[in-house]
Amino acid sequence: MKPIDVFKALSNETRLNILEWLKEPEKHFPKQGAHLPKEVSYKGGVCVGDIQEKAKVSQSTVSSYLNMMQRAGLLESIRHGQWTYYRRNEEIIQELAKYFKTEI
Amino acid sequence: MKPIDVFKALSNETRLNILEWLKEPEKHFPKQGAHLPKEVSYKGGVCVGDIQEKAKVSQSTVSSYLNMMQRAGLLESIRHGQWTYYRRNEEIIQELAKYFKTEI
DNA sequence: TTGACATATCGAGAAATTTAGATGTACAAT
DNA sequence: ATTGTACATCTAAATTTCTCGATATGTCAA
Repeated sequence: MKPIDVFKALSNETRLNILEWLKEPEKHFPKQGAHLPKEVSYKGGVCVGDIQEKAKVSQSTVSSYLNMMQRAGLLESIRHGQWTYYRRNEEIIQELAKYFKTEI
Repeated sequence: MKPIDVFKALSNETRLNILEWLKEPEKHFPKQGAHLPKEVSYKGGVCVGDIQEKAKVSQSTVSSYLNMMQRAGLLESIRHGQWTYYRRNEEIIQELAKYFKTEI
C-alpha cells in the first residue's frame, strides 16, 4: 500500500464518490446484490454495472477506476459468475486513516 | 478546504516529502530561521530557498508546489523581508485527519 | 538609485492522466 | 454451438500535470 497511489486514486471526483457510495451500498445501490444467490454473500459488494450506472461514466472507465482503487488498496473484489463485486477494504482504509493521522 | 485539492497536493512524491520534512524542520533544515530576527518568530517556518535545496527541483517548481499546498490548506506562510517562510498548517491538517477517518 | 538577492509568475514542451469506443474474455442461457 | 451479458483490456485523442528557464516583483544594502 503506497500512500501516493492512494492519494492519486482519491484525486478524482468520481472515484471519491464511488468510495463514499460504497460506505452505504444499500442506500446508494437499491438493486444491490440482485444477482448474488444467498449462499454467496459478499457483504457490501456492488457489481460494476450498478456502479457505472450511478457514476455516469463509460464501462471501460469505471472498470479501470475500480481496478486502480483496488491496486491502491481501497477496494477488494470477488467474481461471481459474470459479475464482479467490489466493496471497500475497510481494514486497509482504517490503516490509511491511522497513517494519515500519524504520518501526514 | 476541498479534499480533492488536498489529495492532488499529496499525489506527488516531492510535495509529500516537503510536508513530512516540515514536521521536523530543525532536523531537516539545519540552517532553519537563519534570517529571522528573534522578535519575528515563526515557529517551524522554513524559507523557500532551503526547501528548494533539499527538494532538488527548480526554484519556480518549488515555489508553485508551496503555493499549491498552501491553497490546499496544508501550509501557511509569512513573508519577512525578502524571505517567505512556509510551515505546516497543523490546525487544518488535524481537521483533514478527522475528515479522512470519518468520511473516507 | 542601483545592484543583488529571494521569491513569484509566465510560457512552453514533456509526461501523465482522463476518458471513450472497440475489441477480447468468460460465463450463462438457449 | 450460438448468442447475449458482464466485465476487462487495448488504443488513442483530449486534457491536465509536471517541470523548467525566463522574466517580473519586491526588498535590502551600498
